[in-house]
Amino acid sequence: MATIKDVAIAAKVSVATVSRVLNETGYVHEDTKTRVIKAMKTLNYRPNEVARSLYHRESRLIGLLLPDITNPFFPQLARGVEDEIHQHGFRLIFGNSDENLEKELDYLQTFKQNQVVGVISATNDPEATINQDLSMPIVFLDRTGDEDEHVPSVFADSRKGGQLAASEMMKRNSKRITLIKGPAHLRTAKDRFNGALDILSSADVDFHVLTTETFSFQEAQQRAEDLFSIYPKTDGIIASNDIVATAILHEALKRGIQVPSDLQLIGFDDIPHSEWLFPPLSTIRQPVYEMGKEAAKLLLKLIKNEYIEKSTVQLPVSFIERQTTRKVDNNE
Amino acid sequence: MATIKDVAIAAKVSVATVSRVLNETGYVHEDTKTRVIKAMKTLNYRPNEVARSLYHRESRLIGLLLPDITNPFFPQLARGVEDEIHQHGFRLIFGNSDENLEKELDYLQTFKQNQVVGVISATNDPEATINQDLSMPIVFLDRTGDEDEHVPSVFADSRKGGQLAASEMMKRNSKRITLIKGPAHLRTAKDRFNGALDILSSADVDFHVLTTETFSFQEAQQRAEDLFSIYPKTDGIIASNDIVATAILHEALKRGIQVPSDLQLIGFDDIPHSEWLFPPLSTIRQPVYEMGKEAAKLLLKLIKNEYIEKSTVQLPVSFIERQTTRKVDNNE
DNA sequence: TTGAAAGCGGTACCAT
DNA sequence: ATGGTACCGCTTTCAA
Repeated sequence: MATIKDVAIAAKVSVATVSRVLNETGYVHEDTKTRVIKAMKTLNYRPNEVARSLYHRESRLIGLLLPDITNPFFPQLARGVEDEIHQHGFRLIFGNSDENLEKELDYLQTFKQNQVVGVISATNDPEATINQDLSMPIVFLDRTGDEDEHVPSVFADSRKGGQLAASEMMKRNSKRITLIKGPAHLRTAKDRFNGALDILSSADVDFHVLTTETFSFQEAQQRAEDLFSIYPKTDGIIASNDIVATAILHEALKRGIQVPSDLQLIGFDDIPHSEWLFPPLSTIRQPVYEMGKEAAKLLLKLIKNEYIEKSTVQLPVSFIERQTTRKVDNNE
Repeated sequence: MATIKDVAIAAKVSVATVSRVLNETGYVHEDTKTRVIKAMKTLNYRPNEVARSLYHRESRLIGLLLPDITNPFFPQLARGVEDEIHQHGFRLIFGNSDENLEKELDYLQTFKQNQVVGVISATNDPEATINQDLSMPIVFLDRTGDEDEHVPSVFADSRKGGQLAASEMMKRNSKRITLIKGPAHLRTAKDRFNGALDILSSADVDFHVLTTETFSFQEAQQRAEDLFSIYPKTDGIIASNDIVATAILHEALKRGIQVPSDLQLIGFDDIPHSEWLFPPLSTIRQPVYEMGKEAAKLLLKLIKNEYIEKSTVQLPVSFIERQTTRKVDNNE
């Protein structure tokens, strides 16, 4: 690979001059500029990013830390981030943490050693991260800590989502509700749950709470089996996310339960496959791709030290009506 | 962040000595070694990877180029790659190319500017990539060019997969087959198709070929609608991948077609959600995660200049019998 | 308008 | 066994 020195020699100028035309800083005569540009072209010169990073003590890399890209929720998030930063000339260095604090810290460390300009992290434990004294901007994605921390973060309105799920369910007249509570350590899961509770506890329905420790299909399927044995009369299930909802739907169909006539089901997230199911899953949508983009935008502002109106951005959720819920009666 | 100089001062030695203990090269007295290590600890020193990269003209980063992480096929691939390289102290710089040659070349360029040690690429156009004179090892993943190129690559045995799909279908007595042909520009899609053709053309069945230009659910759904109108009697469909199969299943169920009794369906890939469907999808499995790992292993060998027995590794596919195919009659 | 040179944080060669 | 120093490729200050 040609270096700046090669260009300088070819153009018969000093490296300083080449650097000047490269960065369009300082004065440089039109003619020499032309010569330099020509030399760069013929040598197919590209500046070495590593050398630049070293000088600036900062690369054009952004660290992205996700629990597990294999979980269908995350690819869209990643894509949103990538699309946004790519436009601004940044690249992604990416890692899976498996929700393992040690791995997270290890990644944060190597991000730092690579002089990333900033990081976007979907971690359960923002505090631990913050206490690392990263000395670089970081924005938390999706899984955020307590509200009052005022740490830069973007997330969806989970509580509203939970409320929405429950009230849409109420509108459609299910009376014996099962509410699935997701993993206790996830803030978003708790919020969804509490949101649903807000509505259910003051509604005229029976309800039953069931907890899953993970968001895995296998566990959810297990729990679904139990559920239909223990509480066969349930006629409305609010799942903690779409994977869990999928497992429940799977089990219900297996048992010949009619969906949505005998059992209504609402998921959460709106991952891509939800609409591919049959019947397609009604769910609470999080604008995942947009969340990724917003996180990237926020980070970019932080990096450029721009004015930030609000460092926590909360995106709205919406009810996606598909076919695991009944049509609502417009005449009531 | 503390630098090597800080450590040197704290330990009252030269930077050369610190470098020696850091890299365990050359002689250094036990006592001074202890002092240096202590200084590193108290300063919480981590070597600057960027400076190292500059000196070595090589970073500890590996470039991963995928068409679109949002396509459910790729996250597992990415995970396989990441898990393997992470073990060896490498990190991933990651990009989506959208099967767009320009974006691909752009990424390759920036990978190079960041002095990655090697790249793993799932591209349709290995030739174009190769012609870039990357001057670094690259292994192609999944979507490879012609066999005889002998370019390092890992992929599954698509042709065998196609044959397997067709013969399993034959075993189960479907007689009016629809064979879906995937995007013409994808080598793997062609191979699957030809594999199925190998079997079908010499079997005692009618068959019908239908082409999709993409692997998108939307397009497949459209085509599925057409299919059931044009060829309502089809009783066995071999799809070009699981997404297409999902769309077909969706449409079949919508029309009240009994699966698998009236219509059997076999997908390709075995992406995670295939087993979440109801009925769960019978499919030809590609060991995707392993493919990612193998690609990483191959690249690592290339990087270390180790002896390579075979630079193209082909992984076996297998038939995953689930419930969109009938149980095969053991008494025949 | 241009060039020389110091410095970014490491590594490794050459002395001592 | 240890230290001095040139160098990796680039940017920027200072002087000319």
